[in-house]
Amino acid sequence: MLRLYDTATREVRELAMRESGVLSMYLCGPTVYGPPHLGHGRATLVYDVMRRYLEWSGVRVRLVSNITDIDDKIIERANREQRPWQEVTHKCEQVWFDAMGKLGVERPTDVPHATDYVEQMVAMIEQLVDSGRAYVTDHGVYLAVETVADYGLLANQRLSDMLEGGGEREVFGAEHKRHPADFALWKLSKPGEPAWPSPWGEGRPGWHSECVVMSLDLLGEGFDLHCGGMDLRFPHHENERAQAVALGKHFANHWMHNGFVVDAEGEKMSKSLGNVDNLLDLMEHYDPRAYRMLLLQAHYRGPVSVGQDNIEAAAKSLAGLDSFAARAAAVAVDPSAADAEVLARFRSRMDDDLDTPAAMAVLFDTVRRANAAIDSETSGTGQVAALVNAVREMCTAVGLVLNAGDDVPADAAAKAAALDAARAAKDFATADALRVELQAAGWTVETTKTGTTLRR
RNA sequence: GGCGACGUGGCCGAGUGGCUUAGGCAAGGGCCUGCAAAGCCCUGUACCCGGGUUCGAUUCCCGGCGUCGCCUCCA
Repeated sequence: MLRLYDTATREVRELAMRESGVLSMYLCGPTVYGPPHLGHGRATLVYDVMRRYLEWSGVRVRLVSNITDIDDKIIERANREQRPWQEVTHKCEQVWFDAMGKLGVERPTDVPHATDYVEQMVAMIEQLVDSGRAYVTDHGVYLAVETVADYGLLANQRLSDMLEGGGEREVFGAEHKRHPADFALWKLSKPGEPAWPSPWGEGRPGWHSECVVMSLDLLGEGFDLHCGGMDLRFPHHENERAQAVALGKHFANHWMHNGFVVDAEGEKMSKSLGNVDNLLDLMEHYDPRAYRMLLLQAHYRGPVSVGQDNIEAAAKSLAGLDSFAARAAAVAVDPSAADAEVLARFRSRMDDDLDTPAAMAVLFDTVRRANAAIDSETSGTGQVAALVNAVREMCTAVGLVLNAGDDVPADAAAKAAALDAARAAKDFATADALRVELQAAGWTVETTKTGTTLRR
């Protein structure tokens, strides 16, 4: 059983499932106003690994991840570029899922859009106003945070402490709010801005109201897991939770937050720093699998620096796995033959708060043993098949797709055959020439006793 | 000012009260190979500083120093 760190209780505890064998999880999705950055890639990969691992373990995962398609930044961009905001959101969403596809991130089971839920949000806000938990001003509707008993649970701070420092930070809308920490549930719109009707006037919902409504609508009260990046812990998740509590509803049972992508100096890489190589750039320059590999070799809660050295090291380790996949291609695929001891070790690492670096150590160790077994040709014992299939299982479990180098076009295959023929005839000059030619065409050429194999 | 995370060998990065030489990348030596590649075997450099607890601490406690994050844009 998977044990996971829970931000709310600050301990590693079992990830309980409301319905046995089915995990309901909610991941805060992107606000679609620009290209995805490295941090988006990390978050989605972390949860993709977890999802695949659970599914591999026999758990059915229902993953709901929204698209925030109403937001001040979307409006800003639309105005700046003088085009309809819907055009911005549609385009960005398309780019988003295209990038996710390249990363090998499975599409969520549900992708609710904030704009499809405005009526329900209005209904929820009405309830909060009626029950005295929220109040109306001439700028919008705010939640009265002081009415929520344990506000600050996820931030692990008391309201009074949060306010104390804050330093010279500007408190948005301070002049309209009863308490500086109160947050907007509904923002009245200015002329020309996207607007929906409400009892308080035309406007749009606040960010924090979107996710509560959508998660509760699709997953219901007391769903299993709510996740997202560390920075969503406060205020976003805190405020989502505050609304649910104010409504008297059970919200998420477990909270999970992933660490940041940082630069070489250890500083958070986010769009506000303006130093981002975005995710699209990264995937243009490197095998997208290398990013997954890199993240697998770090713990999800810690910071990860993403730089040329790192990503290249990850790509090289991946090359070793590909080469293994190629030489093991002849071994029949048979999950039931996978080495049980290896898989048990792998599981115990993964179940321990998703210790993927340790799990990868098991993977690499198994690859080494399998290579050694293939070298010594003791395949008659079933050892090779057991280890090879264990490797395949582990790769499946974390979403690593190995490149065994099939689909070699006919002309390249012919050259490889000619190379083998030349070697057999001890015409090494010709063989070397062919090898150079193939390498120049971008192939990784491996000449073995059993013949030449080609991989991209 | 409040809350929190972290400081491990050339680099990345887990982990543990006394043998995990974790693992990956890089480096050196060897085997294999016509030569390579791939693979296998072997090798080295670690746990920020100062106290304390302990038979023993990189691992626990206290104090420093340093880096980073959050405290209503943010994965």
